[in-house]
Amino acid sequence: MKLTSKGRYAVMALVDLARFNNLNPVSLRDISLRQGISLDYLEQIFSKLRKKEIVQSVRGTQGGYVLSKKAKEIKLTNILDAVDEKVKTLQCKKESKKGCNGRSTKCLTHNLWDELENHINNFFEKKSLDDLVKDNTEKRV
Amino acid sequence: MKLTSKGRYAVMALVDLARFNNLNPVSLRDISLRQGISLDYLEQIFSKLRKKEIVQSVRGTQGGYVLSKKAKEIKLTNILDAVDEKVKTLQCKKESKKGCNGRSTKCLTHNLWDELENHINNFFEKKSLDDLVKDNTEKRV
DNA sequence: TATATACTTGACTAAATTAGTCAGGTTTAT
DNA sequence: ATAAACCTGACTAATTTAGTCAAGTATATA
Ligand code: FES
Ligand code: FES
Repeated sequence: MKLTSKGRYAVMALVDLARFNNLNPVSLRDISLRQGISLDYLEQIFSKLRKKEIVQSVRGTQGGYVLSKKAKEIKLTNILDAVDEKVKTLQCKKESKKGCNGRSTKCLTHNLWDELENHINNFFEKKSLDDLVKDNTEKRV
Repeated sequence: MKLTSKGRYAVMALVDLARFNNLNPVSLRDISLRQGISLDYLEQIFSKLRKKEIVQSVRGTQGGYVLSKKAKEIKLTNILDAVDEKVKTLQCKKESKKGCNGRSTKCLTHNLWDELENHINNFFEKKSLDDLVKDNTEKRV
């Protein structure tokens, strides 16, 4: 059970972006340098974030990205969803009435993993980008 | 973020085993047939469970496996740990004072992922094998 | 208007991980 | 003796991850 670097980087980059957001667009190059993430990889990630309307792009010199909404309105769920970092604890399709391996009934652990999935998603629903920015600025005071 | 089938099968197999445990040793062949898990794969899994003293083996004809402790005393944590299904949300080494990619400070998301890891592990600490067996027998009443 | 900065897109790939299989044992009840 | 069942280690195909690479387009500014 591990987090992939795509999800990790997406959040990291957005926290970085959110801290500088009110001034000017933030270029991926800056984020790349500050956070030590490959520029090419960041481009892939931001392309997805843009499609899900979490960020907006500003092209040309002095361009970059800005948040599409207020940091308080962007939940961790939204970010992870945008980059396809899904929580998948069930083996079966949740909606289907069939079990794990195409069997006719749900397996002995189905309910357990379903509960776990909810438990994790609750965590992601509660955390906003704003919370994360604050977590990191408080320490500097 | 997904669960591997090794972890999934380990729990599934142990719930199956626990249900028949009081009578005789349960053979992997039976578990394999009932749960639809490859016998060879089960053997790998039970070898690990045995090394961590979650099950005991009984060799020879009519042999099989029995639980080493009471189902109430076996937590999900113990099972997942035994088969190396670890929760890993942090990129850095938790103990180290260095950050993600060997940097000198912890990254912007370190605390977040640390919190998440605890959140998930709490879930695993609370659930015992006994809970899972009961979840599945209640329904039959 | 030339140029440098920065976003945009899509294809490609090396490395790691997963989810098993396979072959050859050993032990023991009947 | 034999069959059931555990035991061990090596091997592999498929998938996923974590990027790289190449070839653009848009725009501020000197
Ligand atoms: S996880 Fe849904 S049936 Fe097994
Ligand atoms: S996760 Fe620990 S420093 Fe980034």
